[in-house]
Amino acid sequence: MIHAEPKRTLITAALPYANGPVHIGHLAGCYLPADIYARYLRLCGKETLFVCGSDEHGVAITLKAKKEGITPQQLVDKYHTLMKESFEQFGISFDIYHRTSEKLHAETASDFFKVMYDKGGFIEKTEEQYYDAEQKQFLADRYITGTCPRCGNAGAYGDQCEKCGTSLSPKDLINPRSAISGNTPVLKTTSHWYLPLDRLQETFLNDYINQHKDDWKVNVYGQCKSWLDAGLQPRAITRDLDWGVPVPVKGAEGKVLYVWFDAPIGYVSATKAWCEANGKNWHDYWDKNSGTRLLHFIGKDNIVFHCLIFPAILHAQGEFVLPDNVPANEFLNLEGDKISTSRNWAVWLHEYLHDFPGREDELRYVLTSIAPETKDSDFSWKDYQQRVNSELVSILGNFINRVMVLTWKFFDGKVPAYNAAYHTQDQQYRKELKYGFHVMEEALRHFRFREAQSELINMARMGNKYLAELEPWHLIKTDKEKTASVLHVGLQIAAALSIAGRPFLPKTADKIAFLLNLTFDKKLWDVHFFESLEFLGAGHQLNEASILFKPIEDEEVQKQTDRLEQIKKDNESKTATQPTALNAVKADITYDDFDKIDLRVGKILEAERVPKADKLLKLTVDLGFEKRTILSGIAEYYKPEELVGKLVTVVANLAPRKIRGIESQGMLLMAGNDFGKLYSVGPEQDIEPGSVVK
RNA sequence: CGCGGAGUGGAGCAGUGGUAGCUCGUUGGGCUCAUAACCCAAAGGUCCCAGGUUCGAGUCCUGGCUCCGCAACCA
Repeated sequence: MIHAEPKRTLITAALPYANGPVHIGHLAGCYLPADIYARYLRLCGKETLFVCGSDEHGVAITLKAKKEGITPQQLVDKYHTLMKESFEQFGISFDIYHRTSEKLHAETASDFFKVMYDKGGFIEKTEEQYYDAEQKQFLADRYITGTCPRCGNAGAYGDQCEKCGTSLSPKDLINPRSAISGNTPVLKTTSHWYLPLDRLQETFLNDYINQHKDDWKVNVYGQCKSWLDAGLQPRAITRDLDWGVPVPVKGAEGKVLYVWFDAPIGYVSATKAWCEANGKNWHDYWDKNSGTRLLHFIGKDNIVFHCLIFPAILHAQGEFVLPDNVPANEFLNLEGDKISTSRNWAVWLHEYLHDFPGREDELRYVLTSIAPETKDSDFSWKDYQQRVNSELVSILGNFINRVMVLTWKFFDGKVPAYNAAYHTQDQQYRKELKYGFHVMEEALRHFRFREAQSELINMARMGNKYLAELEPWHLIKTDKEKTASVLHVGLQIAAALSIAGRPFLPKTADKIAFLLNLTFDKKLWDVHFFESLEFLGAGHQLNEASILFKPIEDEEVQKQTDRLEQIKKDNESKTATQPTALNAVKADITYDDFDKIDLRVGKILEAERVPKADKLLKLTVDLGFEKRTILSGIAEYYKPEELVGKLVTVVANLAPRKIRGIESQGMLLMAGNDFGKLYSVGPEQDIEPGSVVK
C-alpha cells in the first residue's frame, strides 16, 4: 500500500509463550528484526513504540504447572521473569515488556470482547460437554482421559490418543474420566462464542489480503492466500477453564477467553500500560484514524493469527487500526536439526548470556547475518565462530583499532585537521560510503536486515582499504599534513560506523562512540549528516584505544558442540528411564484378557516406504502359516533394508485396519517412548516364524 | 495430483528479460599501523532437469526431479 508518512509506528514482537525460556530461533525469527527496525526508526527521530510481553494463558500453561506441582501463576512468574531479564540483558529495546496475567490486560481484553459481543459479532453455540460434578468445572479436551475407540489404549486424551495418534473428540472416548479427580464426568450443556471467520472472510479478509499482495513478503501472502482458498471456519474464542480472562457476559461464569483471542490484545494492553506510565494516550496508537502504522514481527508459525484472525477481530471490533505489514520470518534450525523445546535442542538465550558474557552483539550479529528472512536457515557454532572472527574481529574491530592506534601514535589522540588539498584522495571513498549508507537505508526500510547489516561491514571494509591505500604509517615520515588529512577521514568513517551500527550492534556502537569520545544531542540518523561525513572536529580529544571484539576460541565452540552432542545422546537414552516414570501402569487385566492376544514371531521378508507418508513402512511378514502385509510407523527409525530378515513379535489377531488405503493385518511390537528411537522386540535366537509368544 | 516456500562456484547467500555477482573458505602476491589482523589477485558455475515464449531466459510459461516447513500418517 502507498502511504502518506505515518504519524507514528507501533511495533509489536510476538508475545512469547511463558512455558519455557527464549532461544535463538525466537531471536532470529522476530525479536532481533523488530529491535533493529525499532532502533532504526528512533535514530531517524520518528515516533516509535515497541511493545511486547509474555503470553501467559492457555491450557498448556495449566498442564505444565500441574506437572511441576505449582500454580499456573507461579509458573508464568518464573518464565516471565527469566524472559524479561534475558531480553533486557541482550539489548532488545522494548519500550515495555508486559504480561497477559496483569489486571490491565484482563480489563482490556474484556472490554474488547464486550464491544464485539454487543455488536453481535459472535455466534453463540450450545453443545454438550463433559463436566466434573465434584470439581464443579467443565473439562477441557486435554483434561479428559479414557479408552481410545480405535486402539483400546486406556490413557487416551479427549482431543487425541497418543498411542495411535487418532484425533478424537471427548465424546468418542469409552469410559471417560476426569483427569483432575478421576471421577466419571457427566455431559452437561455449555455454550461458547465463535468468531464467524467464514463471514468475515467474505466481507473483509479477502479484500484485506488481496490489498497486500505486493507489499507483504511472498511467504506471508502465500500462506494467507492458501488459508483463504481453503475457506475459513468459525472459530471458538471461549473455553471452559479457570485460567485466563473471564468472559464478561452474564451466565458465562467459569469461562475464559481462548488464548488466541486474548494474546494479541496483549499488544493493546502493553501499549496502555506504557501510556499510563508515560502520560500518553493509548488511543493515539490504536485508533483507526490515529495515523499509526502497525507492524507485527512474528515467526511463520504465527502468520495465520496475525494476518487473518487478529485483523478480522480488529475489523469486527471496528475502532482499531489494522496491521500495515507483518514481516514474518521462516525458521532457524540448529546444527541441521529443528529447534525443539521439548527435546532441549536449542541455544537458550539465558545460557548464552551466561556462557558468553559481554558478547551480546556477537550473537546479534550472527543471528542477523543468517536470519531466515526468505527461507529456513541454520545456526552452527562453527559458523558462529567464523563470522565473529573473520567479520567482527578482523574487519570491524580491527579497523576501529587501527585508526585509533594511528591517531594516538601520530597525533596524541586528537583528531587531526583535514586539508582540502587532498580532497581528490578520499573523494571516491566518500562516494562509496554514501552509497553504502543509502543501500543500507533502503534495505532497512524493506525489512531486509541481513542485507543492511552486511552493508555495515562493507563500510568497515572500505575503511581498511582506505588505510591500506593511503598508508599513513609511511606518509608520516614524509608528509605530516597529508597524514593528518587521511586520519581525519579515517576517524570520520569510524564515527559513521558507530552511528550506522546502532540498530544492529548497540553495545558496540556505544563502545565506538566512547572511544571517539562522541556524543550527540540531536537525532543521529540524518541523511545530511552522512552526506557531509563530518562528525568530529579537528582537535577533538579521543579516549584511549581499546579492543572491540575478542576472537572466539576453538575451546569455547567445542564446549558448546559437546553440550549439544550430549543432549542428542540423552534424548536417545531417555527411552530407558523417562517412560516408566511418566506413564503410570495401566489398570489390571485378567489372564483371560491377556490370553485373547495372539502374539507370534514373524520374519520380515520385504519392507518399503509408503509414498507420501513420513513415518510409515509397508512390511511383508512371514508368520509361518501365512504371509501378512503390516503397516508400521517406524520409517524414522529403521531403513527398509535393515529390517529384511529380522525376527519380530507380531500381534497376529489384531483386527485389520486400513491405513492410507492399505490394509494392515497385524501390528509389530516396538519398545520406546515419545523422545527416543524405537526398538523392535523379537526373540533372542533364531526361531521358526509363527512360533507363539506367551 | 493436500498447502506453502526453496533449488545459483567447496559453504552461505544476492540477483528487477540484456557481460552471473557478494561474503567466507582455498591458492598466490603485497603490506607491517593493526587483534597472525589488513589490502590485491587468481582458481572455482551445463544458475536442478527437459521443453516453450523471446532477438535474447538464472529471471517469464509448462512439465518433471529434489530439499524444507505445515497438514496427513504413526504404537
